[in-house]
Amino acid sequence: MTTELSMTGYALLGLLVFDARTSDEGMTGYELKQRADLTLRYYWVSPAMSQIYTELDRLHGLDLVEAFETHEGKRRSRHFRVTEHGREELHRWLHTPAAEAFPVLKHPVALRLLMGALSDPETVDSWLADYLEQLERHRADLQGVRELLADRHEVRYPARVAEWGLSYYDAEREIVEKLRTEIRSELD
Amino acid sequence: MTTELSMTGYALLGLLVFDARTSDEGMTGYELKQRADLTLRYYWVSPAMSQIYTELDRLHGLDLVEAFETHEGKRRSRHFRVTEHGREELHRWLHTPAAEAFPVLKHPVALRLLMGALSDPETVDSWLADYLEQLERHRADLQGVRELLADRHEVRYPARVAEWGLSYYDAEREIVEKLRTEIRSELD
DNA sequence: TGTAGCATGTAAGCCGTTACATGATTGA
DNA sequence: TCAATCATGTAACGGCTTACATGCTACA
Repeated sequence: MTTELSMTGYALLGLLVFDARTSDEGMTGYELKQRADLTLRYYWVSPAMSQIYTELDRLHGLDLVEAFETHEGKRRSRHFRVTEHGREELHRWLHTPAAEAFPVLKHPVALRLLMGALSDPETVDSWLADYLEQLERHRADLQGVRELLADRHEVRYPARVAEWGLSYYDAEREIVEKLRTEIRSELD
Repeated sequence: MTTELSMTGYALLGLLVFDARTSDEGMTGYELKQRADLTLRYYWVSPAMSQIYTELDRLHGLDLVEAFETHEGKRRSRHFRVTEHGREELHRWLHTPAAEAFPVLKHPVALRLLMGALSDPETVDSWLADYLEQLERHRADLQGVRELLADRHEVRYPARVAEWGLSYYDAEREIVEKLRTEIRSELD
């Protein structure tokens, strides 16, 4: 019997394995959320807090993580650490050929552009301009993450993924700028 | 009162508006699915049949589309056509500044790559190789769609979105090939 | 004659979000 | 003292998928 987890489950398990290399205290759900905001967010999703706690409970039920409660003062927190079984399960998953692993893109801007003819060039151009602004912000955030990782060998894979993301943002900027020029030329 | 629809709702409405420019018979749910497979799939999702029928019922309930049943022989089918109210609603939506319109990317390959250190370079390379293959297939499909649209003025927006998609696939191929070279260099 | 494609739907269930609810600690 | 941050959870619900169920029609 192979316990199939959700992608998000494996993602969290991965964060915990990663954490275990620099600390043995484990991580709280809260900390996992912060970590997810720095990494997962760009290539997957950053799950809601409630989702993280739910998922951690599931992982715990499957003995893929162990939990221990700590009390500093009156504040209670649960720290999670990946178990040997959890490590094995993650490895198993990583070595299982990923059936249908193609990315899903939900691109509201492209969706709107599809219906551009129902609007006017000025409006369409403003969608693209707004998108470019957001793109810059996201790019800058990710650039920050990239710099945080520096060229430390232990984090070379996260660094590569960050670079992947940056190159994606760059490609988006380029094509969107091209589209803007084209659409603005319709204004005459 | 502004009836907020789901994105998929607006997407289907858009397909129906588009259809109305070349035909006035409307479209069946089945046909909408096929159309979605040709367009929406690349920038949004292609909803399951059941989802399409559900969504059509909702749109009908809101008087955004009208339905009429036809019988050819013993086969029953429901054809849907956008109503004036539906058109207005779509226009309203298109001219509403899209709060948080940033794309969501669910990229299983990037997610795995993040954990590349838990595997070995050969395996990681094989993930990327598989991904490249799938990428080529998707690109070819989308290229087919692009050619179908030719340079007919009425479909210039869909054509632009198709080109956007193609450039995205190209950027993916480029970065993934770069990553492969880098990872294979670890094999020595 | 049988299979692929046309055509429509219901039911169960997963994954994830938002809203709600609670409370401790740190620091301005 | 008040806001921000740390910290954990429950409830309701939306969107979407898969599995299931049904039946017609064209054509090889």
